[in-house]
Amino acid sequence: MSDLGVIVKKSEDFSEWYTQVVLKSGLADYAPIKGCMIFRELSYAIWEKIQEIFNEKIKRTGHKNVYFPLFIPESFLRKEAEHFAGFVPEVAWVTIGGDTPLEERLAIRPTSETIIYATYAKWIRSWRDLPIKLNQWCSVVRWETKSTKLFLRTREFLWQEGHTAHATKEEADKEVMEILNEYKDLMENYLAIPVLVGMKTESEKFAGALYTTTLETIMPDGKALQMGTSHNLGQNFSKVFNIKFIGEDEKEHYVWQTSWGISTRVIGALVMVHGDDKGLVLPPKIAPIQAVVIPIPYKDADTSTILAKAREIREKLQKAGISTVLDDRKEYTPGWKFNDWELKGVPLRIEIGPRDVKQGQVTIARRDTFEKQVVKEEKLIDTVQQLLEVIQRNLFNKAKKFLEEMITPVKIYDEFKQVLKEKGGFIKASWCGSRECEEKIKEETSATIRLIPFEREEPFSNCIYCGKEAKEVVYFAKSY
RNA sequence: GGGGUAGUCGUCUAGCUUGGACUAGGAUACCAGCCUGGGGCGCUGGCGAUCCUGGGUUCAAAUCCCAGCUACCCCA
Repeated sequence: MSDLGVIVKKSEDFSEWYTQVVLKSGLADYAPIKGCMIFRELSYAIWEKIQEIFNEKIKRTGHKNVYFPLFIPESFLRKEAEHFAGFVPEVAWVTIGGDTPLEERLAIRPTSETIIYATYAKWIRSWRDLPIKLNQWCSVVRWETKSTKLFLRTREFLWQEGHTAHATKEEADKEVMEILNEYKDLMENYLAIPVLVGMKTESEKFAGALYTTTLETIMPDGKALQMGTSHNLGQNFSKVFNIKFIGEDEKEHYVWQTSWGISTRVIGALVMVHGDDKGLVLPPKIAPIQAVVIPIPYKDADTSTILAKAREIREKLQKAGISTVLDDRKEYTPGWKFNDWELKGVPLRIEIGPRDVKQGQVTIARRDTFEKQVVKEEKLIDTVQQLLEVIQRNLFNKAKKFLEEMITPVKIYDEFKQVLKEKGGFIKASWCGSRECEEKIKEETSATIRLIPFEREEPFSNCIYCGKEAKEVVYFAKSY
């Protein structure tokens, strides 16, 4: 037995399983620089899919793509004090160019609020210039010291960051929610990853924001993962960058701003949530390849007929809008190919052997359940389309069920600690709203408040930590 | 932040404890030929290693020591 495939079980050594799946499926590789990774063809193709889907969404809602510089002058980064304090521990600096030390060092962007907003100040004069709704796809650098986890914790990663400016707080509020909903749709209906949505607490919000909204989900090892955030920045940045406009009332106002982002981290979530002992399992809507056709030639059979049929089937599927490849490599046996494509997570496999050709049929195997079925050729397209939908739904439902199982309501702190230790996942608990209790819980258990759900629930006990009257129900978890 | 483990053909690894017989062994991958083909087929031959990097100890270093790089694990 070779070690081409994943050789540990997801249920036995999750961390090792994850690394093997990522490396062996060809998603990514380590780069020769600490904390950096290489996005290989497969993960980049998935990222391009995400870009395609999200671009369509934001363009439909009036946003445009742009590109701002990688470098941010230190003075810009310092302008908003809270923002600077939040990011400075992880900023990489450029201090020398060629042989000449720089007069002012340049940050390699950890996020682009400051450089973009310095520019917005220049562009915005009147209410007629608003709103500005821009987005950029780029990489950012955060100088992590913790150990590398491909897609989840790397010093450089890819993301999109949206930056908008509005005349009123209400408009900015609306923008924040609009984007959050687009994110939710992307996560649930494309990546098949169910999410909880809500607000971050004061201590967990984005550095410099008025408030932060978030999408959170749970990984199979019981840790929470943030899938995206959308912030209302209020006038915190517009005041320090002096972004003012003359309103219809002929008076000067500071703009209200939002920023929001999702990163290549979601690819890590995709691997963890749907993958199995055979490797990746990609939801059809995000899979760069949705179906693979594998011819099964026999010595005594008419190989050329089988191959011709395989080619024909591939053509047909491709024409019907199903991304399909034909694996006609001669050097590998069908069995080898089965394993290879399963490792890479392709949702459907279509086998065409002598039996099939003779009877005008194909054999279809599902990646998610391994079920095989025989289908008459004339029903091929319908069946494939149907199966892709079924797989998409099945993956989502499975993940949804798991997420629901991983939410445990708790009333007593001892129980809180016990659940966290033995089961993990989200712990739903009542909280008094004080920073002290939040902080203490973090110190004692390393769990943080992941979100305050939008769907408000009445507290069902006193504060889980201090025992005083609770203000709201929140979700705690250990997180990536 | 603290502690630990590891790095040898593309990949996985043997050798390291006790330095010498190592011209660094095997498997797999790769290349050629044959044989096969509905779950990682088989046979024959071939190619393939700065033993992570740098320094030190020694007559002699993959092996011992130090530093660095990279990855992983545990604790905070």
